[in-house]
Amino acid sequence: MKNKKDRIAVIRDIIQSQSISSQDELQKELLKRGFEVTQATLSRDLKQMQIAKIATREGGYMYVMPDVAASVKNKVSPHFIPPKTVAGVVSIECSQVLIVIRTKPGYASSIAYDIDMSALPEVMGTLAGDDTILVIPRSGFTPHQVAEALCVALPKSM
Amino acid sequence: MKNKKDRIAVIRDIIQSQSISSQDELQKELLKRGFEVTQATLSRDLKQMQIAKIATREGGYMYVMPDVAASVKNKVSPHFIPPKTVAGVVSIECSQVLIVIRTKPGYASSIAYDIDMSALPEVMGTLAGDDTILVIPRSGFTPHQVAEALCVALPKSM
DNA sequence: TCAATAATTGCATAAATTGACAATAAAAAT
DNA sequence: ATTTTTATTGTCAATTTATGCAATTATTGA
Repeated sequence: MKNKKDRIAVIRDIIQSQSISSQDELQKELLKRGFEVTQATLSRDLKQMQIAKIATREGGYMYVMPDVAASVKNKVSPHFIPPKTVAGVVSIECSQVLIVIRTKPGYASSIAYDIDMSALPEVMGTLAGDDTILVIPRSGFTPHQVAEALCVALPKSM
Repeated sequence: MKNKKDRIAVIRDIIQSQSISSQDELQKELLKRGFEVTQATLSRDLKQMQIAKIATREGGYMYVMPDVAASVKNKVSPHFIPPKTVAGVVSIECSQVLIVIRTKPGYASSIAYDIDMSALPEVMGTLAGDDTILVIPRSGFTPHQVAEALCVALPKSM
């Protein structure tokens, strides 16, 4: 028996350092490092390690460590200006608790709708006035993370 | 086309309130609640919502929200499930600070009115959009306490 | 040491998930 | 209103993942 402990550690390294999208892919990476195991064993390893498969924003999937699954691993400055390509959005700003999006007059509710439909895990809900949207982060996410997610998601919805 | 937005909200509720181990199982739960979709659609929904499948301590698997994937230890969910008996209410969810109630389109302001009229000591105020209500807890009450109070109070107001 | 027990793994296959494609529904444009 | 475009969904095939079982390897205890 090779050594399961070592393999587990290497799997953790691989998962954390690169984007692995399937167990077959992980198997190949392990082979490069001298670990020869079947997909079935990896299924069991991943289960034991509580590693999860999650969708990426790029449209694929990747395995993540459970403590990493939360973070979309982004850093944003306190005040964040969205790409100009998002029609109607004037600015995005976040406080300690909430995010406020300023829009052109009349745009708020339609943009809020787009945000709702994109079903971001970071967003618990939105409230729109005429030119202002209040975005409430889901617990576990900071306003910064939410703002970042919005900046990525919004252009796609247009 | 039945409302995808509602389905997304309900999926989140189901995932957070009970242990779902496969998409087929989720499909059955949705059917109970009146949503008739195929498993393939759920695969797409879960992908969009970035919901992950992770091993449980009990030896099985369950789906988790990305922010919950972090704290597998925490058996207690910060979220709350509304009684299905309240017409117009799709879901209730609370963050560290606030409560968001999701309603059918157009129902938000009338339900918010009911909440205001019930004059709960737990509720400082409400803000309603078209299908979303923001509830602000009075100081001294946790969002979870407020959510519980709402679940009791709402059915009475009808 | 040596038998008994437990853990690990591969193989084969079942189960679950994803993707390609077509059909339909909604939205936007004319 | 009609056409065009986009989004959503179902069907079914392909891919991916999980598991029962047997074989093998390690571990325990006398």
